[in-house]
Amino acid sequence: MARRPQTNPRKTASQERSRLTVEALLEATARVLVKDGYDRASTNKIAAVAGVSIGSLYQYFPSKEALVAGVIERHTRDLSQVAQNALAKVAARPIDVAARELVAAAIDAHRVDPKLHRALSEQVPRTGWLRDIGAVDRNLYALVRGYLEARRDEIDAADSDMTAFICVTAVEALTHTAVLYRPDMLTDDRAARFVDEVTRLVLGYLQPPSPTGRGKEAGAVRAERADSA
Amino acid sequence: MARRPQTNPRKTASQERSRLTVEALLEATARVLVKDGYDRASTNKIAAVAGVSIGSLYQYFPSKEALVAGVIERHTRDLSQVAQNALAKVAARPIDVAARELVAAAIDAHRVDPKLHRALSEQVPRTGWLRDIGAVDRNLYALVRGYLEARRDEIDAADSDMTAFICVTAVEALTHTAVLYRPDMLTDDRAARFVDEVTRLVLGYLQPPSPTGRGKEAGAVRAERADSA
Amino acid sequence: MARRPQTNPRKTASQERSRLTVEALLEATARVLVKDGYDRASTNKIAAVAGVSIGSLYQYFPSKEALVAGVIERHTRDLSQVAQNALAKVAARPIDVAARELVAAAIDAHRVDPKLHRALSEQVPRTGWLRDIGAVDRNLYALVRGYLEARRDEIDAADSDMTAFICVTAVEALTHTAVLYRPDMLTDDRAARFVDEVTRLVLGYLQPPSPTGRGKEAGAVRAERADSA
Amino acid sequence: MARRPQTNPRKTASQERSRLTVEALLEATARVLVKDGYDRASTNKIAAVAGVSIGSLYQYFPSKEALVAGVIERHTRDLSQVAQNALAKVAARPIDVAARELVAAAIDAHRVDPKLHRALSEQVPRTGWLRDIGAVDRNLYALVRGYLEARRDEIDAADSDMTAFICVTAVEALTHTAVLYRPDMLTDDRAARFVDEVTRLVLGYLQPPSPTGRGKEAGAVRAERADSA
DNA sequence: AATGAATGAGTCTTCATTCAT
DNA sequence: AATGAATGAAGACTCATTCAT
Repeated sequence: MARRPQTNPRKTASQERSRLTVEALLEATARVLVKDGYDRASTNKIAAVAGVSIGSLYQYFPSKEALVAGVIERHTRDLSQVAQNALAKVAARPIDVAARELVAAAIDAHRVDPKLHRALSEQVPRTGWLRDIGAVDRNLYALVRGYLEARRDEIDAADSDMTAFICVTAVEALTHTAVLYRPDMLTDDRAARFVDEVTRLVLGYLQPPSPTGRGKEAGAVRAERADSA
Repeated sequence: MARRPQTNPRKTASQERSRLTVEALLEATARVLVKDGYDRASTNKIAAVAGVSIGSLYQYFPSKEALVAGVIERHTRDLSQVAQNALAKVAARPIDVAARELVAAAIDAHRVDPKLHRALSEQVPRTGWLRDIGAVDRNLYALVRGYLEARRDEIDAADSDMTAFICVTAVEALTHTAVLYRPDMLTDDRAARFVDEVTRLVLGYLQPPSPTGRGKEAGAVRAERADSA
Repeated sequence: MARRPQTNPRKTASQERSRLTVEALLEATARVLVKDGYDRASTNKIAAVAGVSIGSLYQYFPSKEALVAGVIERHTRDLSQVAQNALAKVAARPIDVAARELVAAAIDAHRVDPKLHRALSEQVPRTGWLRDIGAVDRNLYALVRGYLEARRDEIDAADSDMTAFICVTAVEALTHTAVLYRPDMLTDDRAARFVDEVTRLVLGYLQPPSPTGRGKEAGAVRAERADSA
Repeated sequence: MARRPQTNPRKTASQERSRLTVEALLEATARVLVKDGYDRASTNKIAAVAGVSIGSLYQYFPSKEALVAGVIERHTRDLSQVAQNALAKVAARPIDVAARELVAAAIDAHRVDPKLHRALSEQVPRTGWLRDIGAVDRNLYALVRGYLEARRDEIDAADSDMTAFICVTAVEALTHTAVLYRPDMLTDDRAARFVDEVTRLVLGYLQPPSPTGRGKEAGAVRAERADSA
């Protein structure tokens, strides 16, 4: 056991070296993106910041877009993690508790690396490689939808797909916007209220007021609206 | 009448010509933006599409960003118009009616020029000149906030700023996302439900269930709605 | 008539400027090609030699290949000119005179700009844009073939296409090779002999020896060869 | 016998291995040259195709040019072989027979690996290491010249150097061009004629019509050819 | 002897912008 | 006021080659 020859380590060494290079490049990309924005983030600059030659950069990433895609993926994974953890933690709790927890988690998620998040969301064009962002959300939709369907008796979600879409999109947009553009909503004295309100938004939607007579409302209005166009 | 010198008409003519050139340039920018995306939209191409020399382009717009800013402004004005019209129309109506109208209006607004809207929202980096997008919303916040405060007795909006933020942001995000990325939410057979649900989201938030009966709900809406056409 | 406004001249001026730029670029390309070879001929270097900005270069030529194609075309036109002139001059002369004249012309043609010719033939890869070289020859084939067919009674050209191919290809190759690689064939004391010999090669082929009994030879040999494989 | 140290065998083994590596690299170079062309044939790609590391490649070949030179040499040797074989076979035969055989052999030679031949002749720049192509021909010149001088009485070759040059160059160019660019000259129904014509070209040149009768012409060829199979 | 990660000079090319006409 | 030729900084990317392991 003790005498294991160095063969393995050697191979590992080069693999490790590669991994480090990739890591350094992603990190540098994120940093440059934050500092200079997407347009001004040149591959040469990224390589320089990563302390890696431009050639090495292209050995691991075929294009600038691939580099950014890598950063997005990583960032996305981080965000997802926060959300998924929260979801897992409250999976068994009643909705009102769960909702509040999740709203708070959403805010936390958006605070993982707000500067990067901002750069990514404000500057990266959704083109080519980069079109397919939103993977996070798509993942969340599924999870939330599952959650909703599991509580079909408690929750009014005739069209669970749409319900999930509405909850996820609304909460995402609210926390995203608040964290990035309305820090005044999240000052110490207002943050709790913000969470309260958003939670209320969601719960008011998922748990409509009167247990009886529901369903007619919307239908009726819809019917009447039909001929108002 | 006869003696009016040509100065004025002539001047007017050239002013008119200028206006047309500006218009042609904005239109061309919009078209090129849609067709080629922000990055590939070169000023030379825009000038060519506008049927104007590159020199003239720079006579009217000092930079590419100014051009795009112009397009954004115009597009934003168009969207706002739709929203404001709707808001004006329902200013005096009860919230439930108003909410529904406004949600519908938000969808309409996002359908004004969806391709341009998409190009603008997906590709234009929020940098420099272009940072200041969201002017629409800021305007709407104010309007909606005013509306909410005007009905302080009906509506639970202790922090009307936050309440307006939540309503506007949520509706905006939902309609934006649905129109651009989830057309399946707006097919003929689901669109009405979508409006219902979003309306319910907003109303459930603005009209929290009073511990006792909640007067105006089902019947009222139905009744009042009757003459909205 | 006398008072024609300057409108035209001005326009011409800019057109003239363009033409000069193009000319300068082609000339520079040729020079750089000769001096550095195709591989080392960078567009930047060409632009510099032409005294033109790299941007202007790309305004007129979309790629390095286009530039080289332009040079080839020009060179080819020059060569063709020489050959065509010679051909025109001897169109009415008897074959033996004509042949000698044309062989001499072929040598002259290859001496138009031997260094460029060498660079072009030795270094330019026949790829992409540049595949279609040989336009000269194709043109010549047609001409020569026409000439042969016009003298069908004098000349043995059952398959005039093939006969033309053989004459043109052989003469082209011989003069090309001699000029570029065997200058010792064209020294003052040997040049005349070289022309004689090549002329004899062609004439011996076009005017087979015995007026009678021809035709059988080839056929007979061919027949016998058939079963030798 | 038993005590022979492993040094020798081992060395041999490794020598063998080296030879195989070299072989694999040359083969890979040829393949990549054919597939991607000279410019796009990168040493890394060649190494990959050869199943050898880039480091090893440079252990055997100091540069890309060396690699290509190796391929050229090999290809050239193959071609030469065909020509030399043919020449050897007909060394003792009369010219008319010999000529025909050699022309046929030239075509065969050009068909050894036409794709590689094409890539080599169309794309490889004659620069540096690669200038020295044509070694084949130089070899052939000597051989043919020897042949001619050996038959000085039969053949009119006052300047045997020039005569050899003309014959070799013409036949080479004709077969090369026909194989690569005029396959229509070599279809089943035209190939025999093509060989006939080229043979006639050469013979008409080497055996100028003697002022009086020209003995051996038609009949002789037929007769002597009979036993050439 | 092999490996393959790393290098970086150098290439082609684009495009916002200027300015002489 | 219009024109469009000219500009050139800057960027993405390739590839022959080296060298530590």
